[in-house]
Amino acid sequence: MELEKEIKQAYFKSEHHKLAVNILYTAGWLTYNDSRLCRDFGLTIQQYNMLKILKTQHPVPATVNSLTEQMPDKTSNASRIVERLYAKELVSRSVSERDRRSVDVAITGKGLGILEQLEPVIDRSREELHTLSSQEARENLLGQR
Amino acid sequence: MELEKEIKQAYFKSEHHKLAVNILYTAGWLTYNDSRLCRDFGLTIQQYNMLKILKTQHPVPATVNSLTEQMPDKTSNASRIVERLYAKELVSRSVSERDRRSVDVAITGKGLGILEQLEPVIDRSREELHTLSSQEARENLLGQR
DNA sequence: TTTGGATAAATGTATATACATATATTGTAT
DNA sequence: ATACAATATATGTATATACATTTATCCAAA
Repeated sequence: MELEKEIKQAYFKSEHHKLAVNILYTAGWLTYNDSRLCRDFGLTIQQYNMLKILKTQHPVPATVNSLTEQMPDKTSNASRIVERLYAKELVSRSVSERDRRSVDVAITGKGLGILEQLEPVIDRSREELHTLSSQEARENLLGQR
Repeated sequence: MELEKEIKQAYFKSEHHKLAVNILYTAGWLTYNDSRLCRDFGLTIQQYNMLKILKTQHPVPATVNSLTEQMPDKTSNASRIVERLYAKELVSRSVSERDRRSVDVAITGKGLGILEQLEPVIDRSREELHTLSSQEARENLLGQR
């Protein structure tokens, strides 16, 4: 991988500093890649993440609160993401019977259909991201050598 | 490090998949941390990054274009970030003499003053982020073991 | 039972990303 | 010299983050 060459910084104040720059750079690359793949299906990464959570527990609905807890980024605003998925008919939304403050959210057939196409694409891209062997992937950070 | 425990995913489809999740998680943690530190000085991470670039070449001004190229995230909208830094009087902004399409941006004394306080805080946090030795930092990804 | 605190979700604001488009200026080819 | 492509920046839109606040509902203590 030529990732490290791309990082403009010529020297690093410490190994920890170098590691941080490397992680942030690699994560940015992964995120950019994922967002392009999601985009082909009219989704954002966060919408994709939420759909995956809902698929895991399908057909049991999740509350907005539980979605917030399970989202990779805890501070993401789940209710607005639900709103957008609902607009695309990828999730259903209804006030909970047992607690009328809560909203039950479930993935729809349409949502499952999109995941069925998109998930393999994302997974495949994970493998194609670099040419490290599995062993190297486990032990090393991209470009960190 | 107990980072890996925090990752909700129980199993991973491959080592590459696990690596990707780990990098994204760690980067999220770093970003969150940095943003809190910047916030204490009324800055965002992107504003901090731009100020650092401007400091490097101070007192030579940078065009918005060159800032875009040097920013860690290339697609960030440099002119709007310049605008906000300008509003806080941390940079100066003037149409370039030699090319009236370009805008020369330079860090002000006030901007340098903030960096003088903030940079050591960020750098120190890099070291405190985890308890890996420098050797481990070079060879391993946080929580990846 | 009523009151008050806790909780769930929604909403508001500032900033940022990602991308498309607009505007002004420069340079180049005819 | 003029027209047109290229360039530099700015602006517009949808979505997201980060955080504060609001609203509705639930629960528990007086």
